[in-house]
Amino acid sequence: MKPRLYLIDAHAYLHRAYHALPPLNNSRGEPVGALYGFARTLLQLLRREKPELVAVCFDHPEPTFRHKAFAPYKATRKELDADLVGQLKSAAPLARAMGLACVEQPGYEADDLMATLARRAVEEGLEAVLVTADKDALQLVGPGVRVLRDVTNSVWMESEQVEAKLGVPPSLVVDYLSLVGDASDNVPGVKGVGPVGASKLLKRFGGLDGVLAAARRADPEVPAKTAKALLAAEGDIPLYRRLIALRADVPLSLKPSQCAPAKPEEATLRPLFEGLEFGSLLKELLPASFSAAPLHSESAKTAPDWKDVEPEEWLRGLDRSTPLLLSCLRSAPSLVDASPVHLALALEDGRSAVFDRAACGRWRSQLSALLTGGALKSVYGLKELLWALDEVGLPAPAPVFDAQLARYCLNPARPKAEAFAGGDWKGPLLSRLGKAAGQRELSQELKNEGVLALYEMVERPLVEILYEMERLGVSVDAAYLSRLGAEFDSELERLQGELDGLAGLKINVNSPKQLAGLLYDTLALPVPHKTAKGGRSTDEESLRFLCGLHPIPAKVLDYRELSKLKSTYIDGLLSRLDARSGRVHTTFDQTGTETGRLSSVNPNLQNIPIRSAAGQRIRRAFVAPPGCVLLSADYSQIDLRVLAHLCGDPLLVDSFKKGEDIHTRTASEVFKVAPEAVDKEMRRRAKAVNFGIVYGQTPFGLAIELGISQHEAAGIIRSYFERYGAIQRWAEANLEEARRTGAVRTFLGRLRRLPELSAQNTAQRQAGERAARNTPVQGGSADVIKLAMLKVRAGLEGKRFKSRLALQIHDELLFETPRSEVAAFSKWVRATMEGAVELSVPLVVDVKAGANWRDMEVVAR
DNA sequence: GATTTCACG
DNA sequence: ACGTACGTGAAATCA
Repeated sequence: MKPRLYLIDAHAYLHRAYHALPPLNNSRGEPVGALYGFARTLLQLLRREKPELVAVCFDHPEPTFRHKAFAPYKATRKELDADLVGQLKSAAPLARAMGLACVEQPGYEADDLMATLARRAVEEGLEAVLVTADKDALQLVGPGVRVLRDVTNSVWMESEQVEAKLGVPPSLVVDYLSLVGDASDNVPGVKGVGPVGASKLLKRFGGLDGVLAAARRADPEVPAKTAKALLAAEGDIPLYRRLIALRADVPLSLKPSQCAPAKPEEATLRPLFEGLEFGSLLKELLPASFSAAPLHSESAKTAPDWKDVEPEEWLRGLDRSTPLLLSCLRSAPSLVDASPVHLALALEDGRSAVFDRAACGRWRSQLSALLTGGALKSVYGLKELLWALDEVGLPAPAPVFDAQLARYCLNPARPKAEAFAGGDWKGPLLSRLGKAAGQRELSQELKNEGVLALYEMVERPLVEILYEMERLGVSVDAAYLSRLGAEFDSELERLQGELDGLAGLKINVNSPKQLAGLLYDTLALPVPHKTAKGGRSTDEESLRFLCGLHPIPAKVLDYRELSKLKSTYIDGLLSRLDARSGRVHTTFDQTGTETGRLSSVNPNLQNIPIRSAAGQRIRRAFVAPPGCVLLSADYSQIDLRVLAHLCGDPLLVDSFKKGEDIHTRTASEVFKVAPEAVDKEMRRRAKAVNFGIVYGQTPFGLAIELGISQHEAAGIIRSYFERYGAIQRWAEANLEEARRTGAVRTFLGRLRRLPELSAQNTAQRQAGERAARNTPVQGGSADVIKLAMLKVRAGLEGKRFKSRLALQIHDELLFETPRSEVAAFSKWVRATMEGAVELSVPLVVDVKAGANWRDMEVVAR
């Protein structure tokens, strides 16, 4: 891996901080907001990117060659506020105190220094990263040079992204901006030529010189008006190009190798930061926190020593404005029984009180006032608390900090299970109370790790939506399901009898061990493959292989299918049915996956059968209540669309923009035939490749999936990447980034740490590499649908819709919709979901509705 | 409690 | 030489 030189446009970040943040002064009244934002950005960059080399580039106050060449250059910029000017002077000393190399040069702008250093970096075999949101910098993108447009959200620009954004490759960016102009620098450009026209002409004629030549000879592809404007501006164009082109030849003495960040010296750092009153930043900067940054909040923080107080006394001694800790204990969510409920409340000093159901009733008005009063309530697992509070008739708390969600955002890996002391309810109750503590530290850490917005704007507001969904549940036709169960049972008995007859002895087909004994010992069939633990597998794939050799395996497959459906779905669902309402209520686990997806438990309503005919009969049991339909809105090809957005692959992006059948297009590209010539088999193979691509598929895996040779599979994969090269380049860059930072992120900044990328064990490490590839895609899709849920929920009331969100199944939302509003609601929900977020490819949502979850018909567009 | 299998996206 | 497509949850068997 090549070391990277990060080049930072200091003034851009100072300006941004100054204008984006509310005016911030220290206690002596000196403005420090821009410096604070600037320091934060630097710190975030150091933490997130862990750069080997950094240079912070500054504009020099003297006029540059550009001002001399063109008087109006930057003339439209407002005079800088005195408050900002004062801070600019301190920026370089501040960056230096943080251990970073700073550079400026009279007569040049920061951009030119960045161009120069980037060129040198590449010459020395390094990579350069331009940290700036300025369009000018895009001209420098190329081999070894990338732009990091947004540190917080990890927005990277390579050639594909430049082309996607401006419509021209980096080599034409100077020409493009010369034509279009740059308002912020007051470069006028050619009047009457806009972004679309500019990119079209430049690509057609290979560059601005070509375009001008075409205009001169009145080429029919240049509209007459445009040609006239071009010729009128022809004399000025060389000037515009000089203004926009960055100079990569600034005489600088700084070498990339001199840019390694130094460990900040406490002696310099402390007085400077204390003067600015950046206490929190100082703490983060001091050496210890620079190392691999383990999550101190994970391990440290022993639970406070609780001082248990009687409810009455506790309530009496309360200051109503101080933050509270809150926890609950309650058996599994159920609308049936009045399970025991205990609430624990505490102050941060450890004074705590426990309220049982009776005490909750007795102190209802005091507790209600506390819950809805302005003080912050910290909890560990808000959704469960909402259930408990509702059960004892107390209102939902606000404002709430959920430490469980915060921790999940910081590290979605499953926390190690911990044993509770003692078997009673008090241990867990107080243990959770302890986990709710540390709001300040967790908030700071959310900010440091760039996941504060994810927490505040996505995960935290989602809690109430999931709670509503759990409460609503979905209606299940129990009588139908029971009949189906009886039918499956008699069929299972019949199959069991046939198997006994064929085998000549009785075995328990549900026992893989007994079945393996029958197949591989008694019948002496060959063993198709082994289980993970080295045993002889009897899984579906093995049985399919054995079908040609003996009649038993096929019967076992039939038996297995029905047995699975009966036990997991028919019996499983019936046992979880709320007898009074006839509905089942799942629990959504918002912290249960490492990718950002939800999971669904007790029962799992995210894996209701659909693929087999027998499975569809199960799905038929999910019904709409009278007067309603079930309405399903699902994203089409969400994973591939997210991938297209991430890698910007021109072919993939093009297919989605044109609304093509993606698998047919892929088949046409990979097998090099016209789309009309793609047959079923080609499309099937292309579909498998498209699926596999997101997972880091190997020729081995594809060969098995398609039942072809590994050699053939390797050929298909090679051909795929020849056509879709940007995907491969993205995957490589993504992996490199993952190795460097030990983590991957989705486009919303969702984080997944992948320590296994540095595992010694090859298999473990490779599994980590596939997870690194898959997570930005799967997690990105999870981001999309979560955003959609927020927008849909927010819109339901304002639009007066009575539809209710019941389930989320990763790329699908299932609603209960009154028949009267099906047409209007489906139209609205489609638009809302398709507009959940703007990616570089369109999102497409299909809407279906029907009386049950099986018999659904497309709702017309 | 580990193992195997299989339901879904 | 080794393993070999991502992410989940539930049920049954067996030690």
